[in-house]
Amino acid sequence: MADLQAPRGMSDLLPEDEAAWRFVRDTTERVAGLFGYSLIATPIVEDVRVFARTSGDESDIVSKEMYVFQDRGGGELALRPEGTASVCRAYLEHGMASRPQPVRLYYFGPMFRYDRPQAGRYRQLWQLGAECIGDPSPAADAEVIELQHAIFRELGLDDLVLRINSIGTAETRRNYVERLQEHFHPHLDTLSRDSQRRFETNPLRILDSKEDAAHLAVLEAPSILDHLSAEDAEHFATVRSLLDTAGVAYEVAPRIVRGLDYYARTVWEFEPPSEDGEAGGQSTVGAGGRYDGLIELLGGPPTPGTGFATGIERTLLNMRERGVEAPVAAAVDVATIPLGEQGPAAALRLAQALRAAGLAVRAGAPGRSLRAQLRGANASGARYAAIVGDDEAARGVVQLKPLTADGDQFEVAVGDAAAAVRGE
RNA sequence: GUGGGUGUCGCCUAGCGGUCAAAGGCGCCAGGUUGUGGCCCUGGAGAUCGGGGGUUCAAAUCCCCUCACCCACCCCA
Repeated sequence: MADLQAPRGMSDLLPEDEAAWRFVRDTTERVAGLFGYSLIATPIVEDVRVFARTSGDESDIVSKEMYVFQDRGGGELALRPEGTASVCRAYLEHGMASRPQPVRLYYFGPMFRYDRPQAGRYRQLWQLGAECIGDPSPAADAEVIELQHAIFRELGLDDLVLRINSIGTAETRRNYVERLQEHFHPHLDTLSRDSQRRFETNPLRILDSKEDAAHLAVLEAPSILDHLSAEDAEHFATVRSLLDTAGVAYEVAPRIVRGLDYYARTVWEFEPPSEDGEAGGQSTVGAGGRYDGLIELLGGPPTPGTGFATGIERTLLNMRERGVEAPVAAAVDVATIPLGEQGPAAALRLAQALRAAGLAVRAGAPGRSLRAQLRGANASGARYAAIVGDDEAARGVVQLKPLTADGDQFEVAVGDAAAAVRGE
């Protein structure tokens, strides 16, 4: 065991993982493009206030999960714990309100949360996400949900369960929380310790408590859906009907709440079908919601927005469980095998010429035996070995040996090598 | 932050107080007559048994501490 390791809860992305990651990234780009979304990349660090003001000082993310540090200029920076606040900051900073609305953006990158690592939970986690900013209509919610759903589908995860809810606006939520507290107050001493704590900090959380899931008071708790304003209810109904039209299946789940304060109205989650999931309690693969007040919290004008984030490690985990195969990366076309005194220089020039012709070339290691180099070339999966020794160098030719297909080794002039490899 | 499990070469594993100055498989390196791969054969390198302390005549094997990883809670993607 090396004495230096990757930081706790963070891991290396190795060459053998590359195919699956590339599949997820390419699929995200492709599908987001089909929906008219453009890539945005923000810094992985931000002024702490970007998150403190938007997620809520009381939220777990801000109060205990953020990596915060002073930079040399004395400013307080934070490693981004999530993507939405940063994207909204960029929207404001670059005056995107003066572009055609809504502005549709997607992103792909690492987030950081100082949490205790666990199955499907890491301190550096990767997320892909999309934001649709500037459209208050239910159509925008339905669109981002459909986008998230389409990405999952294209990745072979068409059995994830979509659960949606409306948590109303801040005012309706405040009223509902009071109603909830009234409801739970008489049962306080029979609820779990965690729920007693939640009663003070975030009563909504009692509803999706694991410990108290079977508690009568939880089962009989008033539903937030009965406390929505007329506008909230209509918004939610329209979102549902649009999803029906789009053929996106969902369950209405009045219990789901989201961890961040800025959500309003529509919220949703994608989960694996098996309730007591494989990834333990960390089963949510993706989630999202509407955040109409967020940009105001950042100091901008009232601006509606809605979006989602998908956990890439959890997506990969689910793909692996379902045996989804990512397309394998193409192996190199040619492995050069330099021999003797003049071979290495000739092989170098050959590699340049082949690459200029668009062929992928793996350079051989001069000094190793022909046998050793052929073994290496074979293991690399290269289609051809290109043997260049003193004799070939002197005559301006190369021996091409098919490695993956049947056929005998043959000699071609260096200038004809690319065409020969292409099978012309 | 709380609880439980695990920690032997790059990977997987054997060993569970003395014959272990640690064994095997995979992988890696080199050979198997002069410049020819995949299979096979032979050889080689590579581990102070996570780290520290203790018990003992003797510890990879027992005890304590610590670190890391895994799992669960909290919370979240």
